[in-house]
Amino acid sequence: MDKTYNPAQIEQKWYQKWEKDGDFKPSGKGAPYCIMIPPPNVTGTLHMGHGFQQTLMDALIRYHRMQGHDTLWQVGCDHAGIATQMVVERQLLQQGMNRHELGRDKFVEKVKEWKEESGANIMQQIRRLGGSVDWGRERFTMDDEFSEAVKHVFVKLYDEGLIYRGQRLVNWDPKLLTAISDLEVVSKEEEAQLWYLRYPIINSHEHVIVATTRPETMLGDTAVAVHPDDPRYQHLIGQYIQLPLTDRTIPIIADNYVEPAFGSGCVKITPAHDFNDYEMGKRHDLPMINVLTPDAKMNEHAPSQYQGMDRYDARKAIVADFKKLGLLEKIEPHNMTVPRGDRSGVVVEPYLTDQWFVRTQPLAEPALAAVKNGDIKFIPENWSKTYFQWLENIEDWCISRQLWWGHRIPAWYDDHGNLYVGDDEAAVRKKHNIAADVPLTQDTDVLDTWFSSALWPFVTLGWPDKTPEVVKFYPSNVLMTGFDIIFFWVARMVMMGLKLLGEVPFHEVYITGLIRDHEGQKMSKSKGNVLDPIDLIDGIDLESLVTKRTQTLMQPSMAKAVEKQTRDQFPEGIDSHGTDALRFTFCILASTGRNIRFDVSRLAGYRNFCNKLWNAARYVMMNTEDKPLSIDTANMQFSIADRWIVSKLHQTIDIAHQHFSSYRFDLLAQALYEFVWHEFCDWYLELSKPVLMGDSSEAEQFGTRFTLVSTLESILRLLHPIMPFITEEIWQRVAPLQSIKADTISHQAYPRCYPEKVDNDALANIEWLKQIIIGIRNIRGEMNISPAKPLNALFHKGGASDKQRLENNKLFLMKLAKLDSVQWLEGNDIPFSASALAGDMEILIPMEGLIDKQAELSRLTKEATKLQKELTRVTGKLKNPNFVERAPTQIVEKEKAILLDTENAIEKVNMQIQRIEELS
RNA sequence: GGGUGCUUAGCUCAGUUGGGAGAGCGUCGCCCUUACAAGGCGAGGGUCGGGGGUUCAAGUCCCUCAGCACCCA
Repeated sequence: MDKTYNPAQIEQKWYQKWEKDGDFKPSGKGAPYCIMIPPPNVTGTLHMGHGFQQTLMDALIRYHRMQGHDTLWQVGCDHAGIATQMVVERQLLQQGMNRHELGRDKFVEKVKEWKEESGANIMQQIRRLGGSVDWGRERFTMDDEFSEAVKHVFVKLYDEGLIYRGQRLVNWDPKLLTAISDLEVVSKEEEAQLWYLRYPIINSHEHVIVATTRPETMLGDTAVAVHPDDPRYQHLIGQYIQLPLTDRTIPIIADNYVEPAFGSGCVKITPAHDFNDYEMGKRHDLPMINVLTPDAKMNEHAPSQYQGMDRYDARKAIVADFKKLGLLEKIEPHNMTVPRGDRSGVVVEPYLTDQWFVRTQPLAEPALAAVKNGDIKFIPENWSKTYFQWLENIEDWCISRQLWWGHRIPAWYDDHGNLYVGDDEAAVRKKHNIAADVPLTQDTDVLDTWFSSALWPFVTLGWPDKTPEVVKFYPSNVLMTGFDIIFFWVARMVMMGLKLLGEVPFHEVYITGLIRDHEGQKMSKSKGNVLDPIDLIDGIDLESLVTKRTQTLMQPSMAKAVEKQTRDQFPEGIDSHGTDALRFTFCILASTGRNIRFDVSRLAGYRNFCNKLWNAARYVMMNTEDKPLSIDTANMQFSIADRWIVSKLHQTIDIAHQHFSSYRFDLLAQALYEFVWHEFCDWYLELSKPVLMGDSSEAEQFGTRFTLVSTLESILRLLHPIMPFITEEIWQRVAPLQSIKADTISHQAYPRCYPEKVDNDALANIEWLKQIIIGIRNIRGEMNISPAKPLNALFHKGGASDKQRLENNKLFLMKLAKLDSVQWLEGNDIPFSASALAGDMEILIPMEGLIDKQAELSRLTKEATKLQKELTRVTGKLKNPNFVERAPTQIVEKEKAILLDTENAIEKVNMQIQRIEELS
């Protein structure tokens, strides 16, 4: 084995073998266990969030596979309508073309070509992350089978009245020229202005003043509203206004919705361009006048001088005209919430169009019930509140998009505008008895991407056919995703699953935190702070990283700042860490919080852990390979250290299972790290040396070699779900020493805890031993005694059990504390010594020629202070009669024992201080 | 405005039903000791955001104040 661990040499090799051997396919045996991958957007690349979630999913999948379950991890991509169409349109633009020149069919062909390339890239990244997905079942949401299922669902829901078409005010993206759903609108506070406009009242010298953030929409005003109880305007209710710049008159109405304190207390009402006004318009039966074109220019309903003007140009013109007419009262600065499209970034218009909707109320109720009655459990549980809140206030879902890339809506119109819905044109004609010569045209809209994503958990298994996979793997066990996706996807899958299959799509929803950068900022291309998981695995030089981060910026003006920030943070670029280290880092960061800061220094620490494991394996191999290994445990004698590490191993195994079942990957990784590094490497490997390198009997050496190999082999299986590559590589070398031969560790059993393997006597002995070794090391450290210098130790005042334990562990003690001799000291004739305590026993290191007196005195004084503090705490507690009477007896007993120990220790330390002082 | 979180060592975070404050990284000192310098050994560092309450006992439960973050409208 190489002296240092080199992930680049081993990872790809193993992945190729696993894939070639079909190791990730369901075994067909055991209880089914299934996870559906949240399908990444086909156009994207995997980001840190994907890497994080996929690591956790893969850990679960590998764990369950090793537990003998029939395990399916379903993989695939989402077609991501708007995002993908935008990418391809941008490419066309670079070639000086647009999609309209190309035509719909050819454009869709182009998108499909791009999908092949981009999708393959993502799937390659999943491989690099070590994801054990079933490649034989890869799916794409635009596959033919998927399209068939989507149509089937659309028709079914339409026939049941759960899908309808209607003219409604929707969020309209004037750049992408499509409707978008509420969830695709991002509202943020921005600096804006409030314009106060004077509207003259007919047959009066009076006017009202309306305050508005959008003066250009006044051309579509159909009323002015005041609060019915507002004393200032009582006399105006029912009057009419001559709407400036137009020839229309509009009424003054009263409505509770008006906030009297806002602006002037008079609000212009534009039902076709504002959601609140729309509702008020319906309440008061107001006309709806749309004054905008789809790309947000003034349309034919505006006076001719404004027609064709962009909305913001029209705003300026209209404000100027008001001013000219003396109708502009004032302008105030004003912060308002501005809605922007999450993809395009432009200000979204509430816009009146014909769209398709899903009636969500009947679907939401069972979806709520499923979580309330425990069919679905959120982890952490608190997220169910978010889920409830959204479903309880759900609006109908606008599912049509004016795009070309997506599932085309299966609806046809005849020349009279009659609507027919069916699987295809032929089916529609048959169903509605439409003659072949009657022309029908299909609706040009496509469906919201999330409509098909909502069907992912069952369509990927072959639904609507009742395939064996549907029967076996639906519902899946757990869904793993970020909290930002609860509305978009989780809730919709639950609604669709319950509606179409009558069963929830998964029993548990594990909500992960969001990966942020080391400063807690959200990682985004536009900020230039993204990390690519592959770069963390392979490493990347500084120049390439700078280029990568500055090229993808939305605002090129930020390039300088991003470059500086990158050079400051990664002056040497990013080192290679390997997949296993990255995966381990993701796991140990996966605590219950909602934000996770990712710091590369953390990653480096866990790469070191990989190296530690590697070298521990190297040590085990060096001491066992080519050496006789007994298979027959009858020929072996196990040392206390052997029995200790086996005890610790089984305690760790138990903990590992617990943490898997509660999804505490952080605690799992922490426990394994602790065991491997601080118990197996720091202590057990050291404890094995005196046995293997000394003159222990053959049976003892057999026992220790066996324990070394078997414990390491268990460690590899324990770690495999988190670190698949390094464990496979080492396991292939180590397992044969245990007479185990198999193609892969990934199908070996996950270690099982046998409580009878926990040997309390061995645990107590090694605790005792460690205490003494640490005491002596502490003296060396504090006294600046070289670790190379052998010492003589004197034991004083020990009891029978100390003597027994010393006898048991002498070999270990001599070697690990680097002692020349150990001697029992009887009587009170004590040489000039530094001292440490192990229970009642004093450990004395004679200081002659070694130790500075003052240094030892200050060390002991420090110790005495610590003990005194503890004494104060304990006596305070025990003096309190309420504590002694009311606390549980075992707690009181515990404190009493501590009191005794502490008093004892103080006495001994003080005596030692006194001795040293007397010696001067 | 409604809701959900967070505040523990210099930094990032654990701390499960209330019972002797922890880890990783960083810092300081010593050491190239025959698996590992991507290492070993040792050390220092916290009035658990402030205040109040319940309790024999509060980082943990309740109230309140402050600061931060996110979601919905």
